[in-house]
Amino acid sequence: MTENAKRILKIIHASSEHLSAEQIFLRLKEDNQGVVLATVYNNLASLYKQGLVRKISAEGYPDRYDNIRQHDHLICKNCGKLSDIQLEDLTEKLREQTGIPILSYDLKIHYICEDCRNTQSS
Amino acid sequence: MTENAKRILKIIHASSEHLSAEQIFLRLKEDNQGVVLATVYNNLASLYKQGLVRKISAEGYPDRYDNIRQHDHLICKNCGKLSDIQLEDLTEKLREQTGIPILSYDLKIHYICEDCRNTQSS
DNA sequence: AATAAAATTAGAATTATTCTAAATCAAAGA
DNA sequence: TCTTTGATTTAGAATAATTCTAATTTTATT
Repeated sequence: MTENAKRILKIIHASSEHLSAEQIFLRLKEDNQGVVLATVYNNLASLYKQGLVRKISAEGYPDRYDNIRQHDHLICKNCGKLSDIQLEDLTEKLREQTGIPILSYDLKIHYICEDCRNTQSS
Repeated sequence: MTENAKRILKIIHASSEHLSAEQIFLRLKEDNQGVVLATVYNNLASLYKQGLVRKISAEGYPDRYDNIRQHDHLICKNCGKLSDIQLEDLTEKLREQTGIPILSYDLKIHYICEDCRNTQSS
């Protein structure tokens, strides 16, 4: 694992937000002026392939990266804000129910966040 | 609802696959030579905002469109193939568990499909 | 028919991401 | 230590998906 890969992983683990490649790039730059966005994409792709990071894709937003601990997500339909929510792990239940050798799953719950509920904008 | 919107909705309902904007565009063209891709995007955005279609985004693939009947998806980690699976509706359970006024949810199950399991390519 | 509003077109622009080729770096053996 | 080989990174072009803008067309309304 290269220096950059290690740092990127650390950035993802340290953040409670869900960072895009661009945001990770900006943070990585802070202690490695020279890096280039493509390097971040390269490393993220490799970390993802190794199963060391999780990728969250939501319509209308760039992919965001997250740690791999099993947890679910709340996503605001209005502003796109993504937050973590810890629900019971469904993997086994789903395996039984479907009979399919499931690797993992991704549960995204749509709602309208507090902020957007108050600021009745739409 | 305009002619185009109606047709697009019909195309989505008629298809058992999960079509991208591009694919919908190609089908719409069959009986409306003049249409342009932007029109398809416009209409899809409006149908989506009205809650008449569902949008499925998966990393590495263009957004795909689906009918809004509550159902879940299997997605092959290898080839990206998307298929429907009907599991119990969790909306109420999630509302109780979280106390959050949930609009809907999106459960995507990752696995390796038959084809990819046989053709041990990776 | 005249006006207003909405939808569509055409094509440029933007965003996110990937690719290519050259340059650099790192590890391993002579 | 020098050299080779392979992996990583850089720089920047290329691509893919989607959005935007402005002009035009269509549709509905007076």
